[in-house]
This record gives sequence, C-alpha cells and structure tokens, in this order.
Amino acid sequence: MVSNGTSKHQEQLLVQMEVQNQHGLSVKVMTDEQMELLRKQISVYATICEHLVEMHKAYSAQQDIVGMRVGNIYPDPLMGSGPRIPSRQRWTPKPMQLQFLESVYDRCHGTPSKQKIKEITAELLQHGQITETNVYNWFQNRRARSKRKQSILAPNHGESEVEKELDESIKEKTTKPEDAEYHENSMLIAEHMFFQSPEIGIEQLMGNVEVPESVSPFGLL
Amino acid sequence: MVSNGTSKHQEQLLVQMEVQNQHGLSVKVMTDEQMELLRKQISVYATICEHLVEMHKAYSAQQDIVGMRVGNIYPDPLMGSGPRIPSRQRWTPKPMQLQFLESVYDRCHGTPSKQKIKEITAELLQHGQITETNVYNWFQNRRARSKRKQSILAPNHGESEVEKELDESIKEKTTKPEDAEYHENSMLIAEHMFFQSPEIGIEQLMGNVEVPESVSPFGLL
DNA sequence: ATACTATGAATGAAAG
DNA sequence: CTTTCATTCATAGTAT
Repeated sequence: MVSNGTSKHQEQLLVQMEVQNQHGLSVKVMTDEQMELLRKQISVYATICEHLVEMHKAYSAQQDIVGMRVGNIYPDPLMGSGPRIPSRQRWTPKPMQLQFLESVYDRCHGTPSKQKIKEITAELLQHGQITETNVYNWFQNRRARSKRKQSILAPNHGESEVEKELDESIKEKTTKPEDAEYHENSMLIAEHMFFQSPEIGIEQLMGNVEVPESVSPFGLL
Repeated sequence: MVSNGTSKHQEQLLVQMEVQNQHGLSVKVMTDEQMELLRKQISVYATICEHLVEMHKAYSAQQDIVGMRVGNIYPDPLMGSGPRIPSRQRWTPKPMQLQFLESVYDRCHGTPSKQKIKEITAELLQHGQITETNVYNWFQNRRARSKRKQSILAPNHGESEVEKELDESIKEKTTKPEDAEYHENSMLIAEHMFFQSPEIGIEQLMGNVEVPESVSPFGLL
C-alpha cells in the first residue's frame, strides 16, 4: 500500500535546486526526494479519505452530508489501483504507524533504547499488529538508509543553492537526546505538526472547506 | 567533481512560477510557498479525515436517523481527469551500460562492493546519466533474479511448493488486487478496504482515533 | 486503449 | 552498525 514519510528535519535536509526555466526565471525545483516525500504524504491521505468515503457512502446510502470535495484528492496515479491488501507475511507499517515512527525518529536520531522500543511498540499496537522487532528493524533501516542517502547526496553540491542544515547529520550521532520525550500519542504527533488547522470545524467541513486551489496539488504539477 | 566544500547560503526565492503542461508533460517545479500551501492542504485533509471518522461513528451508532436525502453531492469532481502527479522517472540503462554491467556481473558474481560501485558508475557515466544507486540496484536485482530463476528451474522434483508460490504471485498480478479468499461473505464496504474481517473496521484503518478536540491524530503533517 | 512483461526501485528482515 | 537478501511495488516498454 502506501508508505509515508513525514519528517521535518528531513525536509530541512532536502536540497532545493535552483534552476532556470526556459524563460530564464529562477525557480526552485523539487528534488526527487522532495517529490517522493510529498507523494507519500498525499498518498496517505488520499488513501485514507478514499476509504473513509467508501465506508461512509455504504453506511449512509441515501444520506450524504459531506459536501467536501473529496474527489479532489488524488485518485492517484501513484498508487496504481488503490491500496494493496496486506496479506503478506512481512510487516507493513500502516500509515499511522509510519507517521508515528517518523515523528519519533525526528526527535531522537540516536539509537532508541530498548525501553523506548517497547513504548513505541505498545503505542503502535493501537494502530495494528506490530512487534518490537519490527520497530527495531525499522529504526535500523531508517538510520542506515538515511545515512547512505546523505553520502550520495553530499559530494555533489557545487552550484546548486545549498541550504543544508547539516547539523542534522551531526545530530545523527549515536547518542540519544534524553530531553526528547514523547508523552502521549497525540501529544507527540501534535508537536510534530507542521500545520495545525484548529479553526476548521465540522461546520466548515460540511460547508466549505476550501482546499487552497492554487495549490491543488497538482494543478501545478 | 567538485569536492564538497562550503555551501552557499542563499535567500529563499519565492517565485510563483506558472507551469504549463502543454504536452501533458508534467514539470515538477514548485516554490517554497507552494510547498507550504501544499502542506496546509494536507493538514486540511487530515482534519477532514478526522471528522469523517466521527461522522462514521455517529452513523454506525444510530443509523435510524437516516432520513434526509441530500441528493448528489458527490460530484466526484476529477476522479481520473485531474492533473497528475508526475510519476517518478526511473533510470533506464542504455545498451552500452547494460553490456558493461553484464560483463562486470559475469566476472564477479558476488561482488557488488561499495568501492566498485563507484568505479562502475564513473565508467558508465560516459554513456549516459547514471547514479551509484542505479548501479547498486541493478546488481541487487540482477543477483536476486538470477537466483530466483534457478530456484524455479532446478528444484521441481516432487515438491510443488515453489510452483505454487509462483502461481500465486503471478495470479496476484492480474487485474484487481482481490484476495477474496477469506470469507465469501465479505462486506460490501470491505471491497476496497484493507480489512475484511467484520470486527475490523475504520478504527484500524486510521488507528484508534479518539478524535480529541484539540489534537489531530493526523497532525503529523 | 488494454494487458502483459521486464525491470528499476523501495523496504522489511536478516546476516555479518 | 553495515551490508545483503527477499519480496513487493511501480513503471517503461511491448504486445494484443
């Protein structure tokens, strides 16, 4: 199905290249990585919304209270034909779990202790089957691949606009900041938010939740 | 080619660039501003999902309130006709590159080491765009598939395990991802869902969404 | 266009 | 931790 990666620090790490279009206008071009990140984020929501709508429709066959434009969501060329049914043997993180893991990773770059693994696992169990080993592996892989990516990216910056927040890589050391603590599920995630839309209530939801169309993801792409 | 050095710090360019998809060709150009808007949009989706869950729960609880008909509020706006997210372009080895890779592979089957990757990449760059990752993946795949071929060719003496697995994987590729081999009585809704067990529903989809008023479980984005 | 196939890429898990 | 394996996903190319 979809995977997701959301990571504030990752975003910071990402390098936007400055290029020129045919008109000589200088713009930022998303790197593949950035695109991938966005793709994933959007896919997650697209999937969730899609399914929710499906369910909702089924439940309220004659009733439709949602005026939102769910269709605006990407039908998704990315995901091929919808989410795959996870009938495989190996663990596949649910979007929610991934979000959580990413958020934890963002805050503690160091090796998560055994204790934390347990906690994280416990938390994630609310979102689906998962074991400590899964979590452990995930962090292992996450770190390893993050590192590899950097080493490939690093030796290639000459003229592109570089705003590397490389303190990130420094933070990637093996120590684990203790001050970074998660307390509650929601708390954790909330802290990690880029944007919160507390103003949006159900009324607006049903009325006019306007998705900024200038950015209709894709109007632009 | 340039040794990694200092990175130029540049001010952020917030250029609103108009991208035309004249030939249906998607261009992934995006300003930071647009990126921000996108994130906001995603956040909005999060909220929408959240409330959808609430509504869903409400429906599940009391379905007898169904009475009002709203008609066709589901325009299904641009399901399938909307702009597409540019798909990730994947590297396609040039014949010359392929030849080279094959020759290397023939020489040393079990040595895709890190250092050699660099050399090979450098070599192949003369024939076209290529990255170390590409090379790495190529060897990875080459070995894996070579191995797989053997295992399906050699060991078909009595054990049909392999064959069976193969058939399944092939079958899985056809048409829709429909693993409807569970209960013949799968719910209508479940058709496109992850889960087909009756006791599993929306909660699993989104995780145990408590829908706290203050915090979005989706807040991550 | 639609379906199939080959294969590049992503990633969980395991070996070293 | 680093490297490798195994499986799966996605897409470019090709055939129907």
